[in-house]
Amino acid sequence: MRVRFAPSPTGFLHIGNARTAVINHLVAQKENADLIIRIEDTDKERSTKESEISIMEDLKWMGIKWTESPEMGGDYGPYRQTERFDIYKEYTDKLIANGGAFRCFCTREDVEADKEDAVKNNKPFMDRCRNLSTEEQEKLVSQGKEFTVKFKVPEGETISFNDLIKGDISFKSEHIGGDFIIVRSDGFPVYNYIVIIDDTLMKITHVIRGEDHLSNTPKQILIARALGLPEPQYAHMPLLIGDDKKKLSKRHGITSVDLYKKEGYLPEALVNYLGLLGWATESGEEIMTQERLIELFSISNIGKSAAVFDFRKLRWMNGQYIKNYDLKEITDMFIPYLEDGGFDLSGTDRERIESIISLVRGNCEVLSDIVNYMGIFLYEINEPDEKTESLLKEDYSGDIIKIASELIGCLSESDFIEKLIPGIKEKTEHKGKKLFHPLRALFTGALSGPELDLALPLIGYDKTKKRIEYCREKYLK
RNA sequence: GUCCCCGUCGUCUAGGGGUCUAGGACACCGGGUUUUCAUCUCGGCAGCAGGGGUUCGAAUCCCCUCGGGGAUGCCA
Repeated sequence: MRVRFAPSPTGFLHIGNARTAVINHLVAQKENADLIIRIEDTDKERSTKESEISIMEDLKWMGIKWTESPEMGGDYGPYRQTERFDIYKEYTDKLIANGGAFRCFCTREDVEADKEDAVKNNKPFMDRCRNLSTEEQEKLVSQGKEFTVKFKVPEGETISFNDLIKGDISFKSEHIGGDFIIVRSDGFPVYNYIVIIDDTLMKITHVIRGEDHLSNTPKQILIARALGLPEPQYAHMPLLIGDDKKKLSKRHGITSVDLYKKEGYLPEALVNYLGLLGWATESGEEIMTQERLIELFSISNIGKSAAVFDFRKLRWMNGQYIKNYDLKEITDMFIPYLEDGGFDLSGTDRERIESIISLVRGNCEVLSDIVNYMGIFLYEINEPDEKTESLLKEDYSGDIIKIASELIGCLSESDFIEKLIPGIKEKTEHKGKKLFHPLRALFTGALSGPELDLALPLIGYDKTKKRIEYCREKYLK
C-alpha cells in the first residue's frame, strides 16, 4: 500500500491540509505503507521555495513520517511536479495524437459567452475547438495563435467509483462541465491533469485527500482511462470548517500550523486532535498516545460530514498533554517561551525552574501561557492589573496588608512559610475568599495562579517581604 | 443554472429498525475538594433539520423540501 500527501507550496501549511497529512500518516503507520510527499508547484505565480521549506518543517514538527520526498528522493521521483514536465509532455503529445485532447484557441471572452449560453439553455457546454482537425490546429499554431490544451470529455459515459469514505459516487460525463484545460497557454500543465499521472506513476494505491477534490475525481479518472492508466482507490475526507460553517479562513482564528507551533501547542496534541476529528473511539477515549491512535484508527470510521474546527477543545487537549508530560521534557519545551517572554533564566538553576513549572503547568493550556506565571517567582514585584488593584484597595485587603507588614518583620526565612499566613488569619480573623484572595494579590500581583501554599516557598522570604512593603506603600496610605 | 457531497446536543461524535426516557467529550451552569482562582471531581442543561411514506415499531430504510459545503476555463 502506498499513500501520499501532496501540498502545493503557496503559503504556510494550512490546518486542514495538516489534517490530511495526519490521516495519511496514520494510515501509513497502521498499514505499514509508504507515505510519499509530492510537491505540487505548478502554480508559478504563487509557489515559493520558502513555502515548501516551511511546509516540510511543519510536517516534521508534527512527527509525520514519510518514505519518499523531494529531499529524500525515492524510486519514483522526481517528487516536485515542476521537475516532471518532460513526463507530462509525453502524455500530452500522446493525448493530442490519439484525439483524447485538442488545442483550443478560444479567447476567454469566447468561452465565457459559450458557457453562459449553455447555462441559459440548460444544455451541456461544447467547446468550439473540440472538432478542429489536426491540420487546422497545426495551422493556427504556426500562425502563432495562443492556445491551451484541453481534454476532450467523452459523451455519454458514466464515471463511477467507490470512495472509501463517501461510498459509491457516480457522475455522467456531460455533467462535469465540458472539456477542460490540461495545459495552460503558457505551457504549464494543470493540477487536474497531472495529479492522476503522478499518482499512477508513483504507484499510489490510495488517494486520501480533502473532499474539495471529489468533483475533480471523475475528470482524473477520465484522463486515466484515456491514457490507459490504472485508477487508484479514493478516500475523500470531509472538510474542516469554521464555527460559522464556512470554509476555514483567517477570520476564524489561526489556521496555519506554524502559528500553532508558535503559540505553544504540542505536536502530540495537535496530531491527537486532528487525527480524532471526524470519528470517535468505541470506548470514548480521546487523549491517546500516537501508538494507541494508530491502533484504533481506521479510514472506514471517518464520518461523512464536515467538521467544525473547535479551538477550545484543541486548547483543552493541549492542556492535558502539558499536565501529563514528563517534567524534564516539558520544562525544555517551556524554556524557549520564557526566553521569548523576556525572562532571564541565567541566574536560576534548573531544579528551581522545574519546581516552578511543576507547580504552574496546571494553569497552562498552551506553552506560551507560562509567561503569565513565571514573574510570580522571578520578578521582585509584579505590578497588579486593574482588577487586582481594586481588590487590594478594599478595606479587608488593607487589614491584611497591614498585618502582613507587621508580621513579616518578625519572621525569618526559616519560619515565614508556616507562620505568615496563619498569623495573618489569626490577627485579621478573615477566612476563605476574604483571606486568600487578597493574599494572592499581595504575593503574586494577580487574582489567579498556582496554589499559594506551594508557591510561597518558591517565591521566598525576600520577595515576599518586598511585595508586602510595596503594597503597604501603595495601598495603605 | 447544472452536477456531486453532507445534515444527531452550541461544537466533535456514538448509535445502522426494537436494548434510545438517544451515550461520551469540549464548552456552559451548579455542587464538592482547594480555608482563594485554577487543577481535579461529581452533577446538570442541551440534539435526531422539516414533511411525507415503508413497518407492529424509524435517529436508523425510501422520497420530497429546506439548509450547508464543493465543482463548474487557464488555483490545488
